[in-house]
Amino acid sequence: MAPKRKAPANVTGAAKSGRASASSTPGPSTPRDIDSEDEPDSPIEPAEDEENIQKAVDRFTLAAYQDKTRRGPIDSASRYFGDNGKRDFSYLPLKPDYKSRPIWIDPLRGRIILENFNPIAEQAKDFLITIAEPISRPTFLHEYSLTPHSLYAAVSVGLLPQDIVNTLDRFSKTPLPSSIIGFIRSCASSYGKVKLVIKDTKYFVESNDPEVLQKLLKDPIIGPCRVQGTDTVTNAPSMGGLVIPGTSNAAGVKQAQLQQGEPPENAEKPQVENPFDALREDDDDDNQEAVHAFEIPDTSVETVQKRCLEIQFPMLEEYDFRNDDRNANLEIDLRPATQIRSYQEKSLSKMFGNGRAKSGIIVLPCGAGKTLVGITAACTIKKGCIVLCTSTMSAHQWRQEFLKWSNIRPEDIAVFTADSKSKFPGNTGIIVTTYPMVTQSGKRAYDSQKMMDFLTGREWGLMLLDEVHVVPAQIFRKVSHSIKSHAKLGLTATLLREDDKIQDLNFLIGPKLFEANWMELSEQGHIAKVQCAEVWCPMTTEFYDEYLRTTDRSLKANLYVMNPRKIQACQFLIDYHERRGDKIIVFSDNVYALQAVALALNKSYICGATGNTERMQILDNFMHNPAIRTVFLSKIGDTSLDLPEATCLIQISSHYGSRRQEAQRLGRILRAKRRSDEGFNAFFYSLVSKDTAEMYYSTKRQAFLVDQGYSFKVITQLAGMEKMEGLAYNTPRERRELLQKLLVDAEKKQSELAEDTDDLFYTTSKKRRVRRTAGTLGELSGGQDMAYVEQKKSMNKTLKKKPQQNAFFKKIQREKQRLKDQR
DNA sequence: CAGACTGGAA
DNA sequence: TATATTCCAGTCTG
Repeated sequence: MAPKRKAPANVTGAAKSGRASASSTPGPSTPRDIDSEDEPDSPIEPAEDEENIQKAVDRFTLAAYQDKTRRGPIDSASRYFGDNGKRDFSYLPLKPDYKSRPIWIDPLRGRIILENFNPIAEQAKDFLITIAEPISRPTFLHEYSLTPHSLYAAVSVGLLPQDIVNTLDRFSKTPLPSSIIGFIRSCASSYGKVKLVIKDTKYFVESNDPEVLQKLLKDPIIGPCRVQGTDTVTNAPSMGGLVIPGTSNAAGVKQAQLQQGEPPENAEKPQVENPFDALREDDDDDNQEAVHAFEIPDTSVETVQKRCLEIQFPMLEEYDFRNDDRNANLEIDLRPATQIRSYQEKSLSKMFGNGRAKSGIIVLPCGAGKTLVGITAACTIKKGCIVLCTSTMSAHQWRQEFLKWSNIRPEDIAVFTADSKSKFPGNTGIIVTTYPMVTQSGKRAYDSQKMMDFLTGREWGLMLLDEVHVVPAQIFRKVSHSIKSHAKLGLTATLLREDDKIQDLNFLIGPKLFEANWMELSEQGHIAKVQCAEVWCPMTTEFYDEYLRTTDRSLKANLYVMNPRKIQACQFLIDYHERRGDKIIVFSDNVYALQAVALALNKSYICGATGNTERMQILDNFMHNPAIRTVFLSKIGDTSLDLPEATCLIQISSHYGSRRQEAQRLGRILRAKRRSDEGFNAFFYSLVSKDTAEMYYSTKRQAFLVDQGYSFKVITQLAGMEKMEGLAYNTPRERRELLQKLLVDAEKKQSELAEDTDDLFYTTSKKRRVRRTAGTLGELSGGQDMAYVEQKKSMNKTLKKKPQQNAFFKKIQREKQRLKDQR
């Protein structure tokens, strides 16, 4: 899997081009003839947006490239090529009919650029998604990457290397570079030769080809990992057809099929080929061949897998579950009424594309039904299954979902968390647990340890990893091997981390099998349509002076987060959307600002320190009380809370350049209940203080969403804001007082810190204490400003005393009670 | 069983 | 560019 593009990379595509002009980003425009007569290297005038885009597109045509290079190496576009012109491909000859072909291929990096406005772009997309990974998909140009794993995936659904080469060549504007042909051939030949299999809870490296195995054993890293005297030779099993449940008409098979061998001119009638035909032939071969294997210990699995990838023999984990009679079958099926959506089908057909279960990762946006994909996979495999999630909350949710979508018996699915340690009664079943629970090192509660022994001591058919992007974290990565499962399926909405560990998922779990295009899903109405906007708020002079003056980072941060103009913009937007009938979430990473702004605007807020009962009161009011339309959340809201009511989101402070956070927050409103209403739009605002570090981070943060095809409008002026009544901090005096408060508080924190470092021995414990108590609002306001102390008790406390617990919580409570009674 | 403490993620 | 802060889950304790 190729790494996600690093955040600061220049943002390609037309979506961002409106940014500099501070006007709104234009919508899609009708593609015109790309070979326009315009002088290609004339400087782009800030003219009509549509024209701008057209010119931007023109600049990327090969004709434009060639014009430029003829005039000499130095021109206005050279910097786009990078690497000292190594990425200037104007030397590639064009096919005569290149205009009707939609793609270019970078012969050096295997990057494929697709003209999304080309008439046959749709066909090309279907093909590209099968053989390559999507990197960036803004409105006009899409970027894909050919990787070893993506090619293997293509081969395993029955495409032959020659088919791939031919089809690519058909779509390409230039003759296919020989480097690419070579790459495809070499991948196809060395891939799928080595497999990692589990037998009797032990790991084996397996291959049909004894020579390959010998090669591995001679490797200085892999060789020593072999457990001596464990080499085996067996016969390979055979296989037949497979149908994924919940799909209409064996759609899993249909989806894996590709149009082949058709020139683009008459591609309306794609030639259909059943990938299973090819596979069955393979199988006959398998039966005549012996399978050779040697054992490796659990602890070496990661090392060996990593090494194999490096030496071009990626170890694949494929589970031939239908021929596994060692492990008991689990009685589970989707409920008959359940119909899965086309993209869910598509992703599953990639997993089961060759009749076996391939390990890998499926990327679907929040609210697009990741859970159902996981459940369907479990129903297909019908073996013992372990589900890992990030919090106990979602562990219980997973169980509920399983009961809702499948006919599994309630006693066969157990939750393993700190306060629920039951097992299933039969000899197979499903266990739902959390990552911390299975990675806990050191001392453990007695029954937790027993449970762990149970989990590690048996074979699982399928391991479902929810929020799989957390797995590469140092502590979590070992779960993937300590618990032995034949197949692993990772699910996530955002396959992103700001470090480079994300690539490790390739050998920890498997390759990325499928990534949905957010824009496509929202066009089809599966997730809400979202308008994204970035609101630029100027700093007030007093705040900006102080911002430039101070060296205290946290004060600096407080200054730009609490910029009065920003608070006003926030107030204005809340007011505007409350009138429209939206339910609004305001996110602030900075708890200090969260509390202060929530109080200033008289809204309720939830952060980590908020007690559980108070939390539920607030959430319940937000969901059911029409008078409460706005709630402020700290980053607790990024993951743990599910608020389907919300339709508008305002972000006033965020965690540096975390693209994941941005995407996750946007995801909060994708499942909006009203999404299918005609013309419904959800809103996502990001408030940014102008001329501060926030601007830099904000661009970084948006990179992922831009890759997904979202465009951010830039708003510099909120119409009618000045006229709004009761605007907070509207007088210079109020603003000065706010500034004073910030300064006093920062100083206070400084002196506390200094005090702390005085006594070396108690530093840590004291710091913790300070951390817990500091930041409450009594201190924050310093007590001088009575208005704040007064308001402190306002919204959070005035909500209804007796919360009407929501049904889900009640269910969990009852569940807990029941378990206790049993014991 | 509430609350302190710990360790680890982002 | 590395850090600081927030949050979570688990275990121990009175």
